[in-house]
Amino acid sequence: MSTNPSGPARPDEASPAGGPSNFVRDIIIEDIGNGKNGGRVHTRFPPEPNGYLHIGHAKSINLNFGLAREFGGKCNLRFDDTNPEKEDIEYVESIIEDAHWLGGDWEDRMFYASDYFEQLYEWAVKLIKSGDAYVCDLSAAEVREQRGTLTEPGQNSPYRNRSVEENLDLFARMRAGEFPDGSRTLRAKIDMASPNLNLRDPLMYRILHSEHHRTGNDWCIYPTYDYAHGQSDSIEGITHSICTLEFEDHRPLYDWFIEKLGIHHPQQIEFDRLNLTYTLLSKRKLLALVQNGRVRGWDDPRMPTVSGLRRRGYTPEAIRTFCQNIGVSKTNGIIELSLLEHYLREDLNRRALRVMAVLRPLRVVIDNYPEGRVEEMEAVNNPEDASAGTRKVPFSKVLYIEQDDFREDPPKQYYRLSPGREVRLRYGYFITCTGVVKDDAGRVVEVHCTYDPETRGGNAPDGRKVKSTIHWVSASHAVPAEVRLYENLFTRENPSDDSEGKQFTDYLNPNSLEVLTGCQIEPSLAGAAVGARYQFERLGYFCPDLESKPGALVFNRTVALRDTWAKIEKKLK
RNA sequence: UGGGAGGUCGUCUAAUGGUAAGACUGCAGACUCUGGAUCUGCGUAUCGGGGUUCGAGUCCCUGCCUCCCAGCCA
Repeated sequence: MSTNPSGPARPDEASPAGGPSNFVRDIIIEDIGNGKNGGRVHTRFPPEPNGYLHIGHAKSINLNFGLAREFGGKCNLRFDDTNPEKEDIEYVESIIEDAHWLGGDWEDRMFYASDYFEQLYEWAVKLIKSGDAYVCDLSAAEVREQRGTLTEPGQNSPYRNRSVEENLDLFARMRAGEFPDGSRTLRAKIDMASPNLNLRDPLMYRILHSEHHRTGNDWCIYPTYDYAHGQSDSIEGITHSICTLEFEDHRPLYDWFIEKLGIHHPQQIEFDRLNLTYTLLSKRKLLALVQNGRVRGWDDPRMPTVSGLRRRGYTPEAIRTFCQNIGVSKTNGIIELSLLEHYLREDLNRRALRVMAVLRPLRVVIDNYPEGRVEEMEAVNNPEDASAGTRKVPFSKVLYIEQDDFREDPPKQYYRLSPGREVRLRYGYFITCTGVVKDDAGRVVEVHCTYDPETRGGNAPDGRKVKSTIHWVSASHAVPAEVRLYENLFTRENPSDDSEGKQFTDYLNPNSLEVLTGCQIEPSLAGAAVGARYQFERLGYFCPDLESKPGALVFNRTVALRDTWAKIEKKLK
């Protein structure tokens, strides 16, 4: 068979094995049909441990592990750790944690390119012997000069025709540490006139007296990524080497090494890397944000890193659904952040427990409610999930409501509380505003109301309706909390756009973090633990931050609820 | 400018020579004890110009535009 047995599948249309259709998947289906690799599917996720994983890597993880899962194959985790100067064990550990969290399962197949250093060295010797590689004494600057340009060919290195014996001797001495950093390199002898710059005698090894996080000081020469990557895939028996578009030009080089060496030839397939509006997805730039203190770390909830998203309250399921639905292609595009947020809300709406929390408290006194009386009102935990049950919320004479839910002088279409108006307190009573108390500056600091005892639980026996239902907490029962609200880290859809002579730091959003203290939260959340996810009714989805502890609660707003009123209000202005 | 890869609603993805479809966004409405959720309605999109064909987003020619490549980074 050469086509999808179920016919062309749509993103939402699961195949028998459950995978969304895309061109990479189609190639694999065809390969299986042709008996290529004996029908075997083996992919890999190959990060360099020089930074934290971000949502773009999640796309790759989902693709590679998802394809392996769908076709009964395997997917390895391999660290491409060929540059000891930028890599660190901290990154290795975070990548393992994040890839696992996203659902990656590599069983016992966690590898490192550094596992292959000896093999790679032997292969380099083999290429020297076959006259396909040579030691070059040119400096970095000289190599650059002689490489030519996009339109002009390069020049052959004066060291290009050294004898095999001399090359062998020099290369062995490079390894032995006889030469200083940068003094010599091992280069593949291909074609200095190739229109593909990657084929102009590319470097295979450079001298780097640098301690490696795994091999320590065993080596002072390190293979370049271009020399190591393809062979590492080959060693692992990878059938489909899925990578991003910028490596398209490197494929001929990888093929050249594989063919000269006569080893297993994985098929490289390139796809478009993820771009998201208002988001930076470059490890280099994210590192800069961390190092310059523009965020609080790699796991700052404003960061698009997996650890940042996790801390922010994203679920792996939401991220996976997003990855499955954005598709995989070769088009250079930019996905709207709202799509990610859509899948986030969709997931959280299903699973988050509803609670009441008041972020900016306004004191409400119910004048006709008995002093000292406390009622336990029954509240639904999750209208989307009956099995989540109900809970009791204490109600008393003095409450807090949201400052936004009261207007002394309400605009048109505003139908929350205002003088003379009746609203419903969620799961409580109908209340009517009878007056306000102001401070010296004229600000409303307290609202007085009366309640209708007949409306207990929120329904009027006479059938009368109210326009609005607002949330509340009992002042004497509520627990205080700090709440952190987030906005996009950048003010531009594409913060990498430097066309106006600006750089990404110029587009940092000064309001990306707003810390609210003195928030009042219903008492059932007093023991809220990290990992729990809540919907603060009418406000959004929230989760306890890593720094939260009983007695000193801290919540992150994961994402706000869709806010129709905010839109109306915006239009009114 | 050399090479490589792309160009379908605002965004992303489908349509594999035979009715250009879906999701998100936006707008309008219904419903609602969350202005949430849900539901309904609303789409002048095939980069341009030629050609082949009964029929072209798809094939051919040509032009235009975008992205990637001149690290001893990956």
